[in-house]
Amino acid sequence: MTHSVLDSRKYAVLEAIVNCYNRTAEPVSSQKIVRDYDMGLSAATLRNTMADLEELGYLTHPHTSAGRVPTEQGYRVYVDSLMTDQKLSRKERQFIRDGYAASSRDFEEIMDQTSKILSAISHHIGVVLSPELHESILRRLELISIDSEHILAVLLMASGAVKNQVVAIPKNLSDEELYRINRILNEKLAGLPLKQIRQISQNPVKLRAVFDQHLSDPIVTVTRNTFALEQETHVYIDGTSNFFSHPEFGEVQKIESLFRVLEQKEQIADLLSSQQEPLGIQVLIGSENGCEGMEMCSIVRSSYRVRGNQFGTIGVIGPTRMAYPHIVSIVKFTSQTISELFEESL
Amino acid sequence: MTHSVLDSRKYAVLEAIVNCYNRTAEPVSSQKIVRDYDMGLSAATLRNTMADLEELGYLTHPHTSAGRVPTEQGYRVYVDSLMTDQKLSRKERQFIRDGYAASSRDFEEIMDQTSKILSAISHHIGVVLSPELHESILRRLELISIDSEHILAVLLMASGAVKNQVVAIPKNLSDEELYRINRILNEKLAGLPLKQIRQISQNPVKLRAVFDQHLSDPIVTVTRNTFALEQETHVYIDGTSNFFSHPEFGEVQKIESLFRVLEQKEQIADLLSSQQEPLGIQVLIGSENGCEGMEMCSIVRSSYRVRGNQFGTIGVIGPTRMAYPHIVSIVKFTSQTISELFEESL
DNA sequence: TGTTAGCACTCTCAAGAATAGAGTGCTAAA
DNA sequence: TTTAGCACTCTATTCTTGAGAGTGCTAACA
Repeated sequence: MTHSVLDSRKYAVLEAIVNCYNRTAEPVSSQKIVRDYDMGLSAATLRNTMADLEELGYLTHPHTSAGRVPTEQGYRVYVDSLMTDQKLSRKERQFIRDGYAASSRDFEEIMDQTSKILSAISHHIGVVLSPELHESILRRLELISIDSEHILAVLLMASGAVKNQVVAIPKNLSDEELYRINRILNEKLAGLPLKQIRQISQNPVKLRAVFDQHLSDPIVTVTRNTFALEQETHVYIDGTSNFFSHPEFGEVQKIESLFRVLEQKEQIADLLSSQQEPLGIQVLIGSENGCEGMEMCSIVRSSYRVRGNQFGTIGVIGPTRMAYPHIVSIVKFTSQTISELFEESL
Repeated sequence: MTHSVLDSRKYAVLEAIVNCYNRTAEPVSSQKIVRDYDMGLSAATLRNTMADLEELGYLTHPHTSAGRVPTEQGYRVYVDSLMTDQKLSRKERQFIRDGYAASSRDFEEIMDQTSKILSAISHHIGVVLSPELHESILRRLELISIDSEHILAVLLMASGAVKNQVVAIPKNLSDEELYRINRILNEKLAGLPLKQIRQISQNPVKLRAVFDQHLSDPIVTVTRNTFALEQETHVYIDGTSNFFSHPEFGEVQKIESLFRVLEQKEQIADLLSSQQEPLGIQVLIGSENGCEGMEMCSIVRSSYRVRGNQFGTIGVIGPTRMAYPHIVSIVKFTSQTISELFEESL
């Protein structure tokens, strides 16, 4: 633990500076701390401590005669050891619950609504990743005839998610035959994760094992084409324009690089899901996210659980200078709420 | 026709200025025109003509000693009477077709892909509105049981669009009963527009007329709940970050107001669809769009046709200073392509 | 030994002044 | 009717200056 180098005064000063900087977005001077925080120390002493903290890498100087600003390392210490849990106000909790009360039971709508709630309450960007389709468990499958060569396959997942897929079928498959195939597929495949179904569909041995005497050419074709799904996670983003209100994004180029990244949904998906452990809340500070163009942003993320023991991810993306305790509470409470929502119904 | 005030020289000068301004994004001086365009006139003469055009309202001055810039009215004349049709290059047409070749037959994916194609080839914002759900004709309906109190209704439209809807049902509806209801609903309602179905579902007299001796309480409930759809148009947007490359959006506030609008999908939907006549291409210049925060933007839009004689809208949103002939060709060709795509298959 | 007052020093930021350059409008001549 | 010439205006850039903020250091103090 490198932090043990810090005595309690250094901790206190670092905390004060982070707090103050988060409020004002201005470098914090020794004077400012004397005025705003009652630490019983003079400005000169604070300057000494600040110089020490700078040497340790927790603060920087924009220039000689400016106050101090926390570094990413400084924020890391703050987030890991200094900040205290902050409860959401009754109003805020109500706001989140009301947000869900308004939305229907539709899976996509819940996802979308979640991103809106997150951004509205955090004043940052709200992001939601749906659970990996591959990990989803198939609850039920319905095949609907479109024309002589295509059907619409409706995959209803245990999570409540629905995936529509247009599928090519052998010509001249009768309605009765299609109905029969539908019934058999449900019988044999419902309850399995899509990933496994896909493996089965591509392996003749497994196909025979699963379908046994029901196996037929049409069944093989339909199964293959239906479950040839690409790995897929939907990304719901809201509140991007909130970034305009932060003074650190006063120049166009800074905000440009960010927005270019945000338009790459796959990249955002990777960003949110990489190294996410189930049910933990996690804070990525500044360049820790490893994403070019987002060095000035921090991410607070958490997984949520849907039925079928599957996990998706929600998160808030904001400037490095964000109110971590508050945002952490928001993300935590929202992920709980959404998990419960999926637990109780749907 | 107010344009008849303009003699051919004025037309030529206006056109030259619009062209030049579109290239450089700088106010155009009389000198510049002498150098770049061979008009056989001196700078002084051009200055006189430019002064006339300014008095007529087609040009402005940012300040005394700056060149001229076209006004919205000037652009209007240019778009209506001056610009000539410009064919897309073979490469560009190929690019658009290839874009669709890659995407699947999935309705939503085609919509999404269209917005991507539009933005990629225009270097502006590509927008696609799906056809109004209310106008859509129901091709087929499938009811899938979720739990004892809910079913998933899958509405397959004639256009190929699919709408999933979680529907509350009376408790203890047996699978056989549900299947029977499903069959009857298809029999009686397939082929009708959703709007009409909704009217039927809310009117006891019509309900009786349609269902006749099949009418039952569960049928009424399921029909009502299934078709209690809200008016709904999906909006697909891509290429928003293209706006950063335009010099006229060098300051944050200008781009901010634009992005705040773009996040309001409903507003974009209204914007694109208001006063759109079927199959015509239309150019809205600057404040003509009547949308606060988008005064600096022009819109080129066109409707496209899907099966069932329904219309959606595609469009490109860019700065007022855009290459109108080129963008018009892009929108025109893309709307044709997408209409054909829906015609031939799906 | 840790803390503090005082002071010189550095750097930024805003305002003002000076200058160059671009482009116009007007006038008078062709 | 067109054009050359010229005075005038406005912008954009550069430089200077001064005020202000905040630090680091030193020396005194508890």
